Amino acid sequence: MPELPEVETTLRGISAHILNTTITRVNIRNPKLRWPVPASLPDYLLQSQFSTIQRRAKYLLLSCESGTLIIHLGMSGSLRIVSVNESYDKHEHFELCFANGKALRLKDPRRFGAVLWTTEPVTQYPLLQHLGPEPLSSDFNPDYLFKHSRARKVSIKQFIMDSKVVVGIGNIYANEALFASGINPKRAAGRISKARYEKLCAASKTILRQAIKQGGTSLKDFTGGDGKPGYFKQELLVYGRKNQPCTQCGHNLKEIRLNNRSTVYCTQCQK
DNA sequence: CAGCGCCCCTGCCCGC
DNA sequence: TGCGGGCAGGGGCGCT
Repeated sequence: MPELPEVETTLRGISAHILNTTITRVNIRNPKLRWPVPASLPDYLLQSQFSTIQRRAKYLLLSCESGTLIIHLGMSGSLRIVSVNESYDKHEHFELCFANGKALRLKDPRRFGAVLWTTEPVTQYPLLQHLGPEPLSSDFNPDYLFKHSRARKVSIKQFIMDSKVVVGIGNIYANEALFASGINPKRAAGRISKARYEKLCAASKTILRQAIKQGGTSLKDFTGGDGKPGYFKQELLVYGRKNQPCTQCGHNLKEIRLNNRSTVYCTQCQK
């Protein structure tokens, strides 16, 4: 669920509720996430307030005076705002309660997500310091892609899903962006022309912007509990459409595994 | 360093 | 209807 647009929407959705209100409780209901949730979190967080909440890649960064809480949603994580006395869902593993009567809850059935703490500037935190540019920033541009791909033999799909190259392009968007730009996902990144990188770059930005625009709807579905943003599926032209006709040429779409991830494309339209 | 496979974990869907 | 196998939107890590 948490594609970059949903992380962005989550950020926008939670901020107003939990900024500048005192943290009154820290409940680590199950510390076993991707990495153990630090048991010392209450020492840092209790009685302090978040002054800023930002996103870098798919990491949410909640900063207070003493440091920054880092939250990643992994494959199945979601955050929601509830009243402090609301009963828990089965997989709500982490909770912060606030003086304004609200609570922030992390629900994550697969527990691939993470809740971490750093006192360093976030740009120096190990998990964040080698990340590539944000896909919607001007640093992500055709020249950058062309230059950094020259010696690379990996497939273009793996290349754009590599967070050292660019962050936030997950499996769905990689499939969609490659279809939109007519590039075969298997093609070596180093053997793609500047002109084609121009198309790919523009398509990636357009698709991500479009999805962010619809993120509100997605979040509503999401907090509603079923976790399947139905509106979103309608926009997908290749992902999840194996053996269905290409919207461009009618030829049936093909599915392969690339880097052990589902990869769907049109053998006629993507060369 | 580049590239690749593995793995963390639960839920769900499919075929038998 | 029960059960086993495979697969899922992420991404760090360890090995070659």
